[in-house]
Amino acid sequence: MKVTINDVAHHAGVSIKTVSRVMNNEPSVRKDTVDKVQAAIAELQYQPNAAARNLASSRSFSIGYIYDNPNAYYVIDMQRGLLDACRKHGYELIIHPTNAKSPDIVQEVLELVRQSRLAGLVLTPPFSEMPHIASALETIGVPFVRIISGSTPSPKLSNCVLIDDFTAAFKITNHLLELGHTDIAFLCGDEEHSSSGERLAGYQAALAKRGIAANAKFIVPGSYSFESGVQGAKKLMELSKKPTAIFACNDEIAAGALFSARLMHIAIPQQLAIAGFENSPFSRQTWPPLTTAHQPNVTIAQQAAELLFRHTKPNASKTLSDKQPVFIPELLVRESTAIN
Amino acid sequence: MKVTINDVAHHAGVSIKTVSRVMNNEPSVRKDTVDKVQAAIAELQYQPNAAARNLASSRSFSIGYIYDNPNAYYVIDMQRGLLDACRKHGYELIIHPTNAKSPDIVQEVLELVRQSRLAGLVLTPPFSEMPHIASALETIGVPFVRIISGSTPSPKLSNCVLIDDFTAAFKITNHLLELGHTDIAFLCGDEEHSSSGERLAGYQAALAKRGIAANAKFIVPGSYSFESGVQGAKKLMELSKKPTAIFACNDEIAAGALFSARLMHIAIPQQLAIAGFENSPFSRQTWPPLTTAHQPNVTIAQQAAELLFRHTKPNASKTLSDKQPVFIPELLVRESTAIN
DNA sequence: TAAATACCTGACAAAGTTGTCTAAATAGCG
DNA sequence: CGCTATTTAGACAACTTTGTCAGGTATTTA
Repeated sequence: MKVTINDVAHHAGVSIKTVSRVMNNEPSVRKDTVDKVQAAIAELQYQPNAAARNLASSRSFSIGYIYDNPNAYYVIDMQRGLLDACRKHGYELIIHPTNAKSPDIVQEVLELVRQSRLAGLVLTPPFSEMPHIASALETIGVPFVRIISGSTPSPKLSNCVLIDDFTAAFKITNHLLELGHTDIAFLCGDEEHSSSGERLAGYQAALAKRGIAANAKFIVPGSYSFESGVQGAKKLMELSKKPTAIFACNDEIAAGALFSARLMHIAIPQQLAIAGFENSPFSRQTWPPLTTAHQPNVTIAQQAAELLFRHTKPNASKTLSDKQPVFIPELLVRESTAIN
Repeated sequence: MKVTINDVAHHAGVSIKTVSRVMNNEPSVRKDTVDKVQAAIAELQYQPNAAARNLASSRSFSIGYIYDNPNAYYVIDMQRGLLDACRKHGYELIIHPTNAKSPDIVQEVLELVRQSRLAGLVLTPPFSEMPHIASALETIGVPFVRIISGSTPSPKLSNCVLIDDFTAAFKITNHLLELGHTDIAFLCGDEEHSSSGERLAGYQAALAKRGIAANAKFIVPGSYSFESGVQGAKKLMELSKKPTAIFACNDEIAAGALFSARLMHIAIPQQLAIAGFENSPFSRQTWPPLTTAHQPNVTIAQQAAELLFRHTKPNASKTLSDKQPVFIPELLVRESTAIN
């Protein structure tokens, strides 16, 4: 029933320690010995005992994913990608939803690392953008990977997966401009998420390139929530000079704006074009469906985990290029911005 | 830095084993000894080493949650509830999204249990309704808790948390009847989910009680997806005799029906009332917001985990009543079924 | 007060793996 | 062919906790 390393060693005609060496990709094992051992492992369907491994080596085989994101679709996609990578490498994923605004969040994270003896962490916004969390993790020497907004890899961001929100936002704004809109408003996400700032910058850059003067009233602060979209659109449509298009910082805000427009009996897209960001499932389920930018979250998460494992596994092959992945979300045009 | 059981024992002036006994709620420890040990544990902030515990006791401190549900909000809520309970009891949660229709799903589940050495499992539909999974788990002796549709506790369902879909569906249908509707259609969810059948039965019972003859064309088979709602509503509105109200098996289907109605330029709720089920966040974000039944998923998940821990922990206090929890989702009236 | 009983505690081995250190095998070189 | 240098393999302790069982300490009863 239960196959131990002993059985494998016996079966392969080597010592326990040699099997252990093979398991951990340690050097100094002859090629044919490795083959012999791997054959035995396969034949006996040996599963190493994680607890014993943890105990003896005092390293663990789980990574943590800390998040505070009201967007369930985003979280599920991230989990999916992380789990894919974990399964591939024989790790386990410890999920930890929590409140980023909690005053002792750093303490909580350190506690989690200690308690669950994590080999590493994956951080998404807002955690990936909190310098005190990064420095605390560096202090205790736990590897971590951050998923953040950015377009240019740099040594300082060596443990980051970058998402080029700027370029994607530029493209969306450009799409609206090409439809003939010039009065384009922007509904911001949470200020503490740099993605919101990056997207705003992309929007502004696109306008500037066309020589359109910025209208401060068209930039509405808010948060990544449906409710924020509802309020933001309401505010915009009460202006004496109304925008003809709204670019919302994510799909949820866009859906809120859409909702708000319905309340005010504004026809979409005839009277007002609305674009979102993220391509979350409900961007397809609003009426009309939302133009948005597709963010491949599952793939992003996979890459993040792979990057983490490179730091985590001492003997992993370093052949994979260490260059930072940069993802540029793609424009997806749907009916909410059709030509009017 | 690292506090071991040894330090605690020393600090409390007892043997290592006694500390262990206290940790595990074992009997035969005098009250004041317990207090002494607990004081020492608290003072030193001792964190037991999970790996060593697993190894020595060959039991583990993680439970698994297996799911295959496209509804991200549902999954996130379940995770939240399970995690709450896990944190409280010092367990870890291993999430395992997978494909319920995979031919060797039983094998996969058993593999997961073995690999991650799970102390127990929580199953939601469709897994909770697959008899071969339950029997496989019983065979290998792993405790598990199922969240299923049902209204009457019974010894056979001793490890179940019940959700009374029948009664909730009855209430929703009744609400539509009270608004004056008599031509009420029903959009089914997946056939293999018993919740769909229960909700259908509740709908039928409510109609029958009013003496309204069932119209077979008003019952549309489908699945728990937005797309299914789109198709189902289309089919219904193409009938020569159209319904004036639609009760969809969940919010996602209802949102699809709403979408479909928009396509066909049908005013909601004036020409057609639509009700959903579940109170997922987007039932508030459609236009108009959906009448639905609120299912307290976080609480349900917590209870499920608590039930599981009662089977998992050998020395836990059995004082808690062992009666099965039954949840009846509550009617939530919103604009999609306002009086016309 | 002594004996019997119940209750409580501790010494030691055990769990399955890895780290360390030493011994053996092999290769290279003269 | 023999010696050294280097690579490879194995013996044994270590990691931290729990299970077993023997022994010790209260408590009760005669």
